[in-house]
Amino acid sequence: MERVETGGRCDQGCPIKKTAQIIEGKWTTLVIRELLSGKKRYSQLQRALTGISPKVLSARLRMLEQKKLISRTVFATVPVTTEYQLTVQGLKLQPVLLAMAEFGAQWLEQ
Amino acid sequence: MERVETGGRCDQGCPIKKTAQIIEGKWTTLVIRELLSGKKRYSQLQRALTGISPKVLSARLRMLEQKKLISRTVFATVPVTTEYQLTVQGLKLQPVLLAMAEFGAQWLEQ
DNA sequence: GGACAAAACTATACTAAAGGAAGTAGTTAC
DNA sequence: GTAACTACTTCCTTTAGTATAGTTTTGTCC
Repeated sequence: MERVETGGRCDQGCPIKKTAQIIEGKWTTLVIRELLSGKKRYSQLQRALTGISPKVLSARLRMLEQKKLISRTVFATVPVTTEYQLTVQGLKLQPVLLAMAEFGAQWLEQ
Repeated sequence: MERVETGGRCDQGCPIKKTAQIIEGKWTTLVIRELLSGKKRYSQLQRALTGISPKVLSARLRMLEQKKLISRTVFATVPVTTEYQLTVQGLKLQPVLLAMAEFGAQWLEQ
């Protein structure tokens, strides 16, 4: 694995801090997890993430869209449907989620 | 890279969710980042993480200790000093932080 | 011996973020 | 007309985080 600086002084522009600022909010990583398996509609996300409030879901989707990590497409169906999808940038979060999955897996089996 | 299930139905005991629950609080990943480069005292952490409040720092340290990700050792120096150190379990978070560092690095250079 | 200092916190008051319940708008099936 | 579906918004309460002051326990300086 490539060597990356993780510790020490990096107050301005630490890459870990930058990533933390994106994923630190509640539900954020789970929204991304859902989108890693393909584009999803608002209601699909809401059903998959049992317990998320519509307020937090739209806040997360708007934040991720603003940061260009997901794209939002509205379809003129009836009723109107909206599709959310990871951008190329957003897909680059996959290794982070994979590392989290591996840690969580060995955590669950003690 | 090993294939790991990231999407789909995993409400009870999803490994990503488990990891997210640990690192989702503000400052948590940065505390771990500091400890990845070796054991640190309370005041060292406070100085390194400019802006963290003592309340949040001790809350994070207590939480991580309770989850057995860090250990706390008190020394009978004068004044008393306390050292925090990642456990073997805690060290296993390194790949997550490395992935975050890599994402953040390419994010910073656009 | 009294003032002051350092480390590691705790306590308190305040603000920002998240959760929960309910409501809105547009359209269509019954 | 009423219910249902999708994608939200609004309002209010609760929880999380910020800012800052205070506490405790030795010990040195004068």
